[in-house]
Amino acid sequence: MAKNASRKSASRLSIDDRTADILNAARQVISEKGYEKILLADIARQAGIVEGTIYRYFQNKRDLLVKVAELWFGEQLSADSHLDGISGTQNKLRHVAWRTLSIIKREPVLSRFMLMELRPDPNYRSTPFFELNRHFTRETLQICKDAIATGEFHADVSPALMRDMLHGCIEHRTWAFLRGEGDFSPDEVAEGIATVVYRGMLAHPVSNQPAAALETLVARLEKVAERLEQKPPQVGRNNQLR
Amino acid sequence: MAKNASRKSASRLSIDDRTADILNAARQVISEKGYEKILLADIARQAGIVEGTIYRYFQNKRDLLVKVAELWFGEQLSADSHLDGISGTQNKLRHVAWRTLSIIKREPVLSRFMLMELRPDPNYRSTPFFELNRHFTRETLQICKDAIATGEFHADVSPALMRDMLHGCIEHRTWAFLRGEGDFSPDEVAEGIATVVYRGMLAHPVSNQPAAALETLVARLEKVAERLEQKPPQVGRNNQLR
DNA sequence: AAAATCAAGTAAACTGAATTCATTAACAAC
DNA sequence: GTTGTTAATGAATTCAGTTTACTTGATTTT
Repeated sequence: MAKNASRKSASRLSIDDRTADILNAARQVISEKGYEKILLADIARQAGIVEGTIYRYFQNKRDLLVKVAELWFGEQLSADSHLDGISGTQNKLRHVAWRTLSIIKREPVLSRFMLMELRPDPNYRSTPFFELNRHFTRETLQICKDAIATGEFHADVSPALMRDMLHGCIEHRTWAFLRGEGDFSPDEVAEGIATVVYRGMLAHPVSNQPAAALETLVARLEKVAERLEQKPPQVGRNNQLR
Repeated sequence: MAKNASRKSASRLSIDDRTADILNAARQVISEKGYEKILLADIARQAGIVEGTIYRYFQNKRDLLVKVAELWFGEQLSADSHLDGISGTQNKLRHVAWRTLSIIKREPVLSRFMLMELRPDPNYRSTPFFELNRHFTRETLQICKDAIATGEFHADVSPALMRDMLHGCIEHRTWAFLRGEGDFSPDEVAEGIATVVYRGMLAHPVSNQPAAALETLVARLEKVAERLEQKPPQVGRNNQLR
């Protein structure tokens, strides 16, 4: 009601510019405050506007934060996201795991934000993280189904379970990492996951021990044969194989 | 200041009784409202007291909720919690997975509450879920280490990773379940997890189909046998291979 | 048994954050 | 310039959780 000669107004921007400003401000606040409380007041200040203005551009706080995550995560999906160039079941599994793990390693703040702030939300299903997860998850499922189709994998374990193992492991590892309980190397973890899952799913695992045992056995046999050839008859009790 | 002839007061109870009242009320509210917003006002009403009174018995809302979870989860840890009676690595793994999965299946509200409300909290580390998780996790780690020590498991994959796979898979499965994306059977899932992890970790997997390497060896053996057959017999019974 | 003490319980105030909305000011078109 | 439109404001509202000062009944002391 007062006349407010002193009232300052931010310059008028296009919808897109202002939207971008707010998104950037939000992202910056998230980066700085980590997974601590994110205040609209902080975001508004950072964007050089007032809290109420945010509601012109976003339905509510959650809507804004979801959009931030969407954008941010989108940037992380680089060219190495698709599997097209990769052959071999184990290689594919490794790549899928590695891809997610590297994003997490590269952008811990984003990951923490999505996992801890966005995910526990009641209507999490409309979250970018959710969609992305579904996509990755479908991809992994397909790898497994393909391998079963060719007979490479056992059909006695459900593909969905294998997928849950792979992605569940990644997620579990991520929580620990985000909680500050130890670092991890995307390469190593991806290698480990792919190895165990692959071996565990194989229809006809290669056993190197029985082979090794046989190897010795054969060698011994061959020696016996040689001896037999050298000294014709004369076989005594010494020739016992064991 | 007013005389308050009309002021109603809850009957005075012992500390323990009142505490129990509040805990029960909280638990009931959680059960009813599911993972929706849990209001202190609701809990107070349910307990027949006023919001402020809660702060006489609990430091704050989170403290109360954590205690509820502690109590509730404690009830679920039945006798089958320990592994003592179980032998065999795969059986142990299956049991560990099954135990958690059954609790989740039996108490979805509690699980959802712990996973979605308590876990994403900044100071989650003081949560009963956290401690419990650590305990289960250590147990699984030990199973793996033992199996490596006896030579049953490969040493080329870290035990911690195997543990993460097992528990991560359970957790991933749980999230899906709690989100209403399909039911699951503790028996089946536990069996699947144990199978894949066990097979995947085995140092000397059992091959049910002769590997190519074996075939060559067999061929060599046959040659030896042939040579032996060529050389006049003479060989005594001692030369039996077994 | 009266007085003093104590602690359970209450009601209201406080706090801090999201959200709403009537008002104002900047810009564009005429 | 006048006017219409709409971005931006900031004060008001709402809604939880939390704190506070007060009331009151029970218990202990004398």
